[in-house]
Order: sequence, then structure tokens, then C-alpha cells
Amino acid sequence: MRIIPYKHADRPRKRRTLDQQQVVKTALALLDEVGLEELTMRRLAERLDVKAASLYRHVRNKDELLILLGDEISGEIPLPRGSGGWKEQLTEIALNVRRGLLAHRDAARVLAITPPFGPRRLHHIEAVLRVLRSAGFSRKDAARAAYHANNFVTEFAADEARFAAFAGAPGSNRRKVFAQARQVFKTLPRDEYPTLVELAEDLTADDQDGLFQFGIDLLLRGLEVLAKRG
Amino acid sequence: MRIIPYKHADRPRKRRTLDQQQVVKTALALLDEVGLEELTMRRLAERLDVKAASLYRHVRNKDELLILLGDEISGEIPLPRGSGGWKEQLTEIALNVRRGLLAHRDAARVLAITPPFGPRRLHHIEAVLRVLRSAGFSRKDAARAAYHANNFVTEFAADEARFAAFAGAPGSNRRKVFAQARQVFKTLPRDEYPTLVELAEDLTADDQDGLFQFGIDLLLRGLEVLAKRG
DNA sequence: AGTTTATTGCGAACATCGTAGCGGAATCAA
DNA sequence: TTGATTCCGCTACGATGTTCGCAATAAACT
Repeated sequence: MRIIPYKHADRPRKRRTLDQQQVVKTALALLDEVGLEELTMRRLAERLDVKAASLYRHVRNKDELLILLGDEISGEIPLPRGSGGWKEQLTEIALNVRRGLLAHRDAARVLAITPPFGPRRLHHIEAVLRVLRSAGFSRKDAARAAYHANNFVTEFAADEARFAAFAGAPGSNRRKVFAQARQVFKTLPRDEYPTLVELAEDLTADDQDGLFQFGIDLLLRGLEVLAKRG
Repeated sequence: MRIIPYKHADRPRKRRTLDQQQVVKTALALLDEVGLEELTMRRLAERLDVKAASLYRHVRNKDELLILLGDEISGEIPLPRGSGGWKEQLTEIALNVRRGLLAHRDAARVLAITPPFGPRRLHHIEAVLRVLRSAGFSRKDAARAAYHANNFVTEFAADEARFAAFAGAPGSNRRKVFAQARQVFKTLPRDEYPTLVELAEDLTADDQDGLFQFGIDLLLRGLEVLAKRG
């Protein structure tokens, strides 16, 4: 018996041609499921029913993919409405961005390791700058403050994501890891780390919101002082 | 003719036995020369006249090596003298840490991706906490403020390191990259990013110190306000 | 000194990763 | 229909981190 291999029987008539949009969107979906370290070109290709090398037709390399991915994520974060005082506006942006970043697994880490080149991402920076300028800050101060504000939010969220990854590794959950950490701190030599030991019990797993807000308040109060002088 | 392989002719009499200290120190030296992405187990082993597999006798895996490396780096950063007001002390720590991190290539990036488990690293956190506590902050406020302060410094330096890596890739230097970036910003659609375009010319390559100090001031003023209230 | 035990390094492999370069299918011109 | 051209997809390559069984050395003990 002869097996007659007929060509491309199950191949779609018209070659299903991939585009960048599709690649990036699938990458985001994959990121949500497997996280940053497991987001690999091969796995992504598999998702698209294609071999890894094919992706390079639509993306220069993995770094570029991550940049695009970062922009995609930024695109999902709502821009501020632009009402209220400048402090309220900045707070709103910060909360929005953090929420948006936590909405996708490891999203903040992607932004953290990626230069802010994408247009949607630049829109958010623009928004912060605009608020600061309209609040009366000088160009230089506004630029500097915007840098720090953006950094603060993304790095804070990135840290949360890193911790989540760390705590989600084997069968460990968030609270358990914190309990362990507290234990470690308590067994530290008290004469070398007196304050650290003392503060061990203030470590709590569920006050990330409060910690974040505390940071925002610090920044805003600092800016306020600056505004009153300038 | 028969080749008689005589055993271990050029092997040193006493087997030079490796220890963790040596591995970590060599890793730091290697990091300085090749940077984080090129710091590989194989290359490190080569440095030690050893094959890669041998390293795993002294280090559980690469992650642990990075943690140890982070601690090694922290160990080189001087602890504060402890004189002056709390703001001066915190400033001193911040400047010290940043300087210490910039002293080794990609050092800050190592700290940024590594949990603060090492003893020497904990000492610095302890120092910050102590200053805050002695300044009269509550335990909770001190803990939160210390978290943000540490994050601020390391992430700022990590960002600098990332940029340095980016700018050091092909024959590009710092200033040139900034010039390019400014160019990019200027060619952005003015109607979409008015403020960003306006601020393009305020981007300058050599004001990292000022930018850092600005951030410190923001934090300190924020803390000052908090202290006065309560 | 001789014997046993523990430690250290190594060779070779494995799985996995990002990606260059090429062969061949799809499309178009004639 | 044929020939040329475009362009997509894949095989293959060189690295990476890491495991395991074995050999050789150092340390401990008798």
C-alpha cells in the first residue's frame, strides 16, 4: 500500500498571515497565563500555530516584542479625566496605573525592564507632565517630578509582581511567605538588627494599598512644599 | 608510536580548593567587566580555572549566587556615621548607597532583582530604620518610609545602570543617546504630546545627580510634613 | 602508616532558549 | 502556462543553567 501524501490538505487555502497586532495580543494573553519568565518565543509561537522563528517576521527580536507588549499594556490603562486639583489628578493617575499594571501578571515588570518608547505609554507620561505644568511647576521641575512619579508607580508595582512570583513558586501562598519572612526577621541577632527585629511584626501581607498610598502622600507633600516656594 | 598519557602532570600539587567567598568575589569582578547579561556560570567558572559544573558545589544555583553577590556589593557600601539630624543622615545614606551601587557595573540591577536576604544588605535597611525611629516616626510609618526610601535609591540606580547598558551597546555613548532621544521627542506629533515635546530640550545627559537629589528632597520634605503632624 | 570517609572537581549529557539563514510555497507578470 | 519574485516558516546552531555518576583528592580515624 502506498501512502500518497497530498499536499497541504489541511493547510488553509489562503496562507493565514500573521501580523504584529496578533503577535503582541497573544503575547499578552500568554503573559497572563505563564508569567514573564515562562513567556518564551517558542511558547508564543506554539500559541499561534507557528514555529518560533516565524515570529521574527513581525518583530525584530524579543526585546522589541517586550517593548510592544509594554505599550499594549499601557494602552489598556485609562487616561485621567482631568478634573479636580493637581494632587487629586496625580493620585488618580497613580491609582489607575497601578491597578492597570496589576491587572496583568508581571505587567509592571515588563514596563520596568523596557524603555518607554511606545506611543500609548508616552501618553501617560504626557498626562503626568501636563498636570504638573498646569499646577505651575517649572519645566525642569515638572520633568524631574514626572520622572520620579512614573518610576515610583511602576517600580512599586514591579516589586509587587516580583513578590507575587516569588510567593507563587511552589505551593506557597502570599500570606505564608510573609509569615516565613517575619519568622526570619525575628530570629535575626537582636544586637545587630534591633530595629529590624522590632519592626518584624509590622510586616503584614495585606497592606499593599496602604503602603502605596503612603508613598503617594510622600511624593505629593514633597511637591506641595516645592510648589509653595516656587 | 604510543602516546603515554601521564596523569595530572600539570595539576597543582595541592588542589586549590574553591570556596564560596572566592566564587562570589570573582563573580563581582566579572560583573564589572562584562555586565549582568554576560555574567554566566560558564564564564565565571573559566575565570576560576574550573568547569561550570563545579560551581554548584559552592552555590545552590545562579539565583543564590546573585543574592550573595548583592550582599557582597552591599558590604562595600559604608554604613552611616550617625551624626547630624535625621534628614542629613538619610541623605548621607542615600548618597552613599547610590555611589556604592554605581561603583560596580550593573550592581543596582542585581540588587533590584534580588530579595534583600543577605546580612550586609540588611544592615543598611537597619540603618535607615534606626534613623527614622530616632526621628520619632511610629513603627508603621518608619517601616513604610524605609521601604520607599530603599526602593527609591536602588531603583533609581538600577535605572541608571539599565540606561548605561543601553547606551553602551554599540558604539553609542551616553550623550549621543540622549541627543537621539531628544530628537525622537521633538518629532513626536505635537498635538498629541504637547508637553512632552515642550520638555524635550530639558532632557540632559549630565544632570543625574540633580535628578537624584530632587527625588531625595521630595521624599524628605514629605517625611518632614508627616513628622510635624504627628 | 594505613584505611576509611567526606569533599571537591569534571565529563558528558539534557532541556531550553533566542535567533540566523535558507528552501520552498504563494503570488504576480508575461 | 511559465518564470520570476516575494515572503513566510522551519531546521539548525550556538549558548545557557543545571543534573548525575565517577574519579581524585583531602581529612579523619585507627
